[in-house]
Amino acid sequence: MDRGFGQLQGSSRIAAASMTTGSSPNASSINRPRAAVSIGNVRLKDIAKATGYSTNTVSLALRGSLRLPHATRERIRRVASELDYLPNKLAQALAGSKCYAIGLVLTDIQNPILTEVAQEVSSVLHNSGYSTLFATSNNRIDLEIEVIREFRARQADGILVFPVHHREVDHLVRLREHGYPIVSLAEVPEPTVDCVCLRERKGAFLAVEHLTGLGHRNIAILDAASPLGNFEKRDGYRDALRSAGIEFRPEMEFFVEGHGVLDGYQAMNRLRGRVSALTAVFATSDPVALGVQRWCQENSVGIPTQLSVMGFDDTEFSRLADPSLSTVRFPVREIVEAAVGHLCELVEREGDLPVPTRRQLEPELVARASTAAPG
Amino acid sequence: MDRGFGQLQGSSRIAAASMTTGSSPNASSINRPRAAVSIGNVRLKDIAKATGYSTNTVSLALRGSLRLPHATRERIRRVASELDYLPNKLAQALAGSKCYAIGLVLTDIQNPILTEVAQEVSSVLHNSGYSTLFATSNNRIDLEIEVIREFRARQADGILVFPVHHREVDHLVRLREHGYPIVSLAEVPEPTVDCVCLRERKGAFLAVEHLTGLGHRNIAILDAASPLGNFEKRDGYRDALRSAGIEFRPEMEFFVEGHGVLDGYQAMNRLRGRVSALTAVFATSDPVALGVQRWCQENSVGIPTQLSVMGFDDTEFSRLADPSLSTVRFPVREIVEAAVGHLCELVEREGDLPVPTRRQLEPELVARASTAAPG
DNA sequence: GCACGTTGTATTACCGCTAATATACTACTT
DNA sequence: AAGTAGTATATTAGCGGTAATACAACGTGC
Repeated sequence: MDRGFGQLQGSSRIAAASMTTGSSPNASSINRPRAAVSIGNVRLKDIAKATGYSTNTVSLALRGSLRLPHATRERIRRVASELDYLPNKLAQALAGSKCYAIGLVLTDIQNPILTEVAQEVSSVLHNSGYSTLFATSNNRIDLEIEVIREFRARQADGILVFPVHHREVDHLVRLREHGYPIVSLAEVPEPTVDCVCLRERKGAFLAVEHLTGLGHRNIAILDAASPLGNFEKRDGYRDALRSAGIEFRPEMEFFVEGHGVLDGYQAMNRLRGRVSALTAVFATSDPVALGVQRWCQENSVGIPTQLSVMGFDDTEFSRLADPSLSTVRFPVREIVEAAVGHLCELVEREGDLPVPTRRQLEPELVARASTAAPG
Repeated sequence: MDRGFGQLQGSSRIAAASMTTGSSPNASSINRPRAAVSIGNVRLKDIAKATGYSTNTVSLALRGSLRLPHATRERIRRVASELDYLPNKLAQALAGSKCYAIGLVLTDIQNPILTEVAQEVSSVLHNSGYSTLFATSNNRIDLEIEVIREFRARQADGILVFPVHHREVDHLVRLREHGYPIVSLAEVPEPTVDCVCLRERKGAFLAVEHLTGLGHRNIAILDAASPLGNFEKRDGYRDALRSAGIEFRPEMEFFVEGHGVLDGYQAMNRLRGRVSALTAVFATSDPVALGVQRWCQENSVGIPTQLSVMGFDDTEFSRLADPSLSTVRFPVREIVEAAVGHLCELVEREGDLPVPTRRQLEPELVARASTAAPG
C-alpha cells in the first residue's frame, strides 16, 4: 500500500497490459495529453481495463467493500498495487465531502516555539491521515484573512491558527458561526472560537511571582505581545505585582516590536538609562530574554547578580543559554495534540458544530540560573 | 476580490435572491445536505441562477473572457462578489491541469535555518499564486518517500525538498525522470534532480581555511551531516586541511546525532578527554556550535582564547551568542527565491522537462568573535 | 432578401472519483 | 414452478469547475 515505488517500474505496466481482457489494445493512453503528472497517473479506469471489471467495482474493491467477494477484491487490489495506483485525492474530495487537509496559519516563525508547533502539527496531522496546508500571516491581519480564504478555497476541512490579534477575531468567529471548524492555538475571548491554549496570564503570573518571591520589587516587562493585541501576559504581570503588594508603574512596561533576539537586545539599548533602577526583567518570549542576556553580557551587567531575567516558552536555546534561562514552559506537544484532536473531532462530527469551547493548559515554571534574589 | 467578507453577511444573499429571474424560488439550497463548508459554498451555478446566465457564461465572466460584452462581465462579477463567491480550487484543479500547490518537505526544524526556509518558501509561493503543502521527514527516508507520495496524491504541481540523504535520491530521480518537477534545496549528485543549493563543500572549506589562516592546526569537526549521508562539509574540511598542508587525522572527525544545541553539548562531553589536544572546532551547523560554546562556558574553556569555534548557517541566535559566533552564511532568501523560481518554471513549462540543472550559490564567511589565533 | 460571418450565450462532455440505482444471475422459499 | 431474496456486478448521475462545440439572433454584403 504505502511502500515506495521500488520494485516495479515498467515491468509492472507490461504485466498489467498482458492482463487486459483483450479489448482495444492501449487506446486509453493516447488521448490524455494534458496529464499533469506523467508518473502515477493510473486511474480507476486503467485498473478496470486491466482487470475487466467496471471502474465502480474497482473503487469498491479498493475501499474494501464487503459487497464484493473476497477473491475479486484481492485480485483488483493486487493489480492496483502492481500498477502503483495512487488515488487522486482532489477527485476524492470533490466527490466526497472531505478533503483531509487542514490549514495551519502561524504568525511568523522568529520564535522557535512556533517552529516546534509547525513540526508537531504536521506530524500529528499526518498520523491522523490529514495533510497540512501551511502559511504565515507575518503578523498582518490582512494576510491572515487572505490565507484563510485561500485555505477555504482549497476546501481545507478546518483551520488551526495562531491569530495575529487575540482580540480581533471577528473573521474567525464569522466562519465558525457558519460551521467552519477553527481551533485557535492562542487564547481568544470566550466563547467565540474553539481554542486550545496555554493559560498565558497565569504563566506570566507565575514568572513574575517567582521574581517577587525572590525579593524583587523593581521588575520590568519587555512586552512583545501587547503590541499584537495579546494582553494576557501583561495582565499576569500586573496580577503578580498586585498580589505581592507592589505598586504598578507604567514606566516599567516596555513594548517590543518582535519576538527575535535582536528585538530584546535593542529594547535593552533603548532603556539602558533606567536599568540601574531595575533588579529583574520579565520578557514575554525566550528569544527576547536571550537578547536581554546578550545585552547584559556586553554591558557588564551580571546575571543574575545584578539583574534577574525571566523568559517565556522554554525553547532549547534557553535551556542551554548562559546562564540558563528561567522561563515558563509552553507545552508544545500537549497543546498541539489537544488542538489537533479537537479540530479533527469538529471536522469529523455529523451535524452542527457545538458551542465553541476553550481548553486551557496549565503553565509550568522552569526556574534556572538567570534568576536569583536581588543583590 | 480578495477583501475579507466584511460588509456582506446576509444582506447580500437577500439582494441576490431578489435578482433571480423568477425561476423556482430557492430550490437550490435544499438538496445539498453534505456541503462540507456551509459558508462560502456559493457555486457558479448559484451565480448563474442569480443572474440568469448559464454557469458557463459565469465561468467565462469570472475568468475575464473577451467573448463576453463588458457589461455582462461586470454584472456577473458584481453579483459574484456580492455573493462572496470563492472558487473551488479542487474542482478547478481537476478540470484544469494544475492545482497551484507545491509540496515542501523538510527534514526537521531543529535547525532554525530550516524554519526560515519554511517561512520564506510559503511566503514566496503565496506571492506566486501557489499554496504550500508542508511535511517533515524527521530525517527518515521512509517518511520522506511517504509524504512525497501523499503530495503526489494531492496532485501537488511540484515538490521542494531537503532530502534526508544527499546521495540516496533514487526515488526523487525516478519521479523527475517521469516528468514530475522536483527541486532539491541541498546538493545532490549531478545530473539527477534539479537543485538550488549552497556550495557547502566550499563553505566548509572557507570555515576551516579561516581557522588554518589564524594559525590553527588541531582542528576537529563536529559533523552532523555525514551521518545523514551528506559529506560535503566533511570534504570541505579535509580540503582545507590539505590545502594548508595539515595532515588529516580521522580521530579529529566526530559524528553528531542531530542538529540541536544539546547535540553539540553532548558531543563535547563525549570528547572532553581530547579537548586539550584541540585549538579549534568546526561544527557543521550553528546550534551544534552553540552547544559547544555552552559546554566550554561550563567547563571553563575560554572562547576564543583556548578554543576557537566555527558554526555554519548564520542564524540569528549565533549572531547574538556570547561570544558571537563565527560562521558561514546560508543565504535563505536567495536560495529560496531561486529554488521557487526554478520550480515554478518547471511546473509552468509546456512539454517535456529539460535536463536537471544544479545552481550553486556561493557561501560567505562571517568572522565574528568566537575565533581567533590559537593562544 | 438570403447566405454568411459575428456575437452572445447555452449545451454538452469531461476531469477522477463516489454513491445511488439498475440489472443480471443464483439460490431459496412455499 | 413461480415468486422472492440475495449476490455480484454494471450503469448512471453527480461533485464544481473548464473547454469544446452548438445554436440563436443579428447585422452585413451584394
